Amino acid sequence: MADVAQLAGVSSQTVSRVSNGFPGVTEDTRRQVLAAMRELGYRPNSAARALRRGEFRTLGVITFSLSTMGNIRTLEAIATSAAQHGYAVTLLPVAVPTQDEVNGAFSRLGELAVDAVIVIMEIHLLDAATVSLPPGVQVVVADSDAGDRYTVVDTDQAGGARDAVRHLLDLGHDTVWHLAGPEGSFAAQRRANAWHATLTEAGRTPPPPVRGDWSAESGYRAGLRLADEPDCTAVFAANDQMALGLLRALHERGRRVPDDISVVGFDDIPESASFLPPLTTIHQDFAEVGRLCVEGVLSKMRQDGTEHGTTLVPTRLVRRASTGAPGSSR
Amino acid sequence: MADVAQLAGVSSQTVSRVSNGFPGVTEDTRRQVLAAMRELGYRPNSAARALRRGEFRTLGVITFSLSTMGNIRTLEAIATSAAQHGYAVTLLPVAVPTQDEVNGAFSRLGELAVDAVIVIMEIHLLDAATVSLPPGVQVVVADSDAGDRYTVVDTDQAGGARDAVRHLLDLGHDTVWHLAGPEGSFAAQRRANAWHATLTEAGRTPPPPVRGDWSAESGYRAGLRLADEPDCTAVFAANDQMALGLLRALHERGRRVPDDISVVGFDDIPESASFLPPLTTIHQDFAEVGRLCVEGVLSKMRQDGTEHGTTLVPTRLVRRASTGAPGSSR
DNA sequence: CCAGTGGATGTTTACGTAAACATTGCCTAG
DNA sequence: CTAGGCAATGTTTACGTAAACATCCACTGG
Repeated sequence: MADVAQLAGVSSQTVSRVSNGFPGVTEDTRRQVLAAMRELGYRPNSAARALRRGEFRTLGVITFSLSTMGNIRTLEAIATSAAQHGYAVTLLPVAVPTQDEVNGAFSRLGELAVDAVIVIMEIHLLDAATVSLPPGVQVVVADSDAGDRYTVVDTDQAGGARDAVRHLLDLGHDTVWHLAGPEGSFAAQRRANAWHATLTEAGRTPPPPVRGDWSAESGYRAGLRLADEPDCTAVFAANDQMALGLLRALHERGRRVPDDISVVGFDDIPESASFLPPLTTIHQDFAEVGRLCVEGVLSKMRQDGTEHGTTLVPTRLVRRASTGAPGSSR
Repeated sequence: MADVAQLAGVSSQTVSRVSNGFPGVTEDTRRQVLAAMRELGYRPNSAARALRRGEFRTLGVITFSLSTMGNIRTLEAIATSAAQHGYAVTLLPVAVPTQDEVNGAFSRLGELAVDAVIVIMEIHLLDAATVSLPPGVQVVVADSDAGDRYTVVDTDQAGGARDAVRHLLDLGHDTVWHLAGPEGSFAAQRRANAWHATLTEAGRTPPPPVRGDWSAESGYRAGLRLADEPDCTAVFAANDQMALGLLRALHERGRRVPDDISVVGFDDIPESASFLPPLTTIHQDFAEVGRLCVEGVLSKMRQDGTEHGTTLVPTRLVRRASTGAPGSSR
């Protein structure tokens, strides 16, 4: 910086002002400084900057090994949104979702050059962590709502599930079967709860739910069972991949979709439009979730806010060919 | 740090020594300092550290919007491996693969707290960038080999394709058709080249390749065409998703796999084991690619090495039910 | 018994930046 | 014509750490 100042014939403070876009610098001076910067290839030293400013302009993101497409898309949106606000994103990988690993990530976090943290994981692991987070603000995108203790941004799982069930009921189906996600997942649990509640509210009897583990393979196995249920005309699968397996099983068993059985998925993964038939599903707006995480965490940093809350991102029913009225043997 | 020093009754330098695990500190003193650190909740300031040490202990990763599973898995491996070496990972998202975006990422990079950069993208965008990278070492995982100008780590695309073709020839097929990836991709190009070369070396006539765009949908369309080729008994698809679409098309047309047609994919995505039938495919070791990227970049930093080279990560043929001898009407 | 040696610890300093305060010089109002 | 004000720029200082150097002290060997 001193070199630039000398070359431009100004003080280093003026260089600093130019570099940070402060007002009160003549246009002439600014140009000279910029020219000198270019000539010397000057790059501000971000370590010194951070030291002086007391902030890193960096957000940390803790997430499980980028396993699910949802997490990945959210992370991507976080990175993009953070960049727009002039923030970088540092990744804190947690290899396996064990308590030890989470604790390890949290303690590493203490030494990390990070102003705030966004946690993408189920909240019970956060709660059970023995290592506390350093006093940096945090937003949690969790498969749970804990708006009383953390600031939460999440997809409106319940609303999406409700829309899926209502869509099928509106088409004339008597009831809706559910291909649920694994027991440990709060997202799966909330989708299942909303499915159950919506049916009950509509005066229908919920059939026993079938459980999968999110994988297409588990959906296939569940599908073989559902294909044998004579009065099953509509299924709400807790995610698109299980719906894929379900479709294959139904096809194998000669149950036509949607003529014999209607299927709705959840997530709207890119492939779902190419399923056979194209899948009606609940679209999740991961980009919006990521954006809100970043804005939430930044506003908390500014206001030093302590009150928490939950922001739900609405879903959208994407209607494709896998759903229709019952018994429509067109 | 000064507070800790005072509480422990030592100088701040001793605190520094303890905090960095330097020798020459009595066990007694060390314990006292550690106790004081705990009591005060001391966390070393990484900005000051970086300023003093002249390095950030952070790697930057430039990649396209985490679109493909391969990139994601590689990124994950990079993050994990970096963490093991005491390095953090900062993400530089490039929203769309245009030259402008890449230039933007590079210039942002200049101000970023990063010691080195790992670039996960096709090398021609790197070459065409008008903004040059600051003098930090770089490893490029590209859909191309450019070991003369950059240090490259990549999957052995050619070897994998060769194995796929040979596997089919060994089973007794006269020749192997190819469902290729999009023209713009060097990975697709190299797989196609190796397919062609392997057939030619074996004295076979390569049929005209069919092109897809990596998507299952494009594989399906290509599959409808291939199903009508009477002498097509073996297909090598350039990725698993296109193979999925291909399988569906063949099934629709009543061509049995593997009895009538054998299919080999590339990538070994998790779902491929659950395809109908389970897909024989070429497994890519993304974790190894990521690990080698990190180690490569770190060793270059240490040695200040300037010579480049290409490290190829071997693939592995995963044999499943989608391949068999031709005309095996078992 | 003392010089010499080496391990443990303390003191000084600089890393690059930006906030706070100081200075300069020009313009305007009385 | 001059005091006052303000915009543009310069000077000083501190941010938290760790390298380099300085000091202290206990122990060893002659």
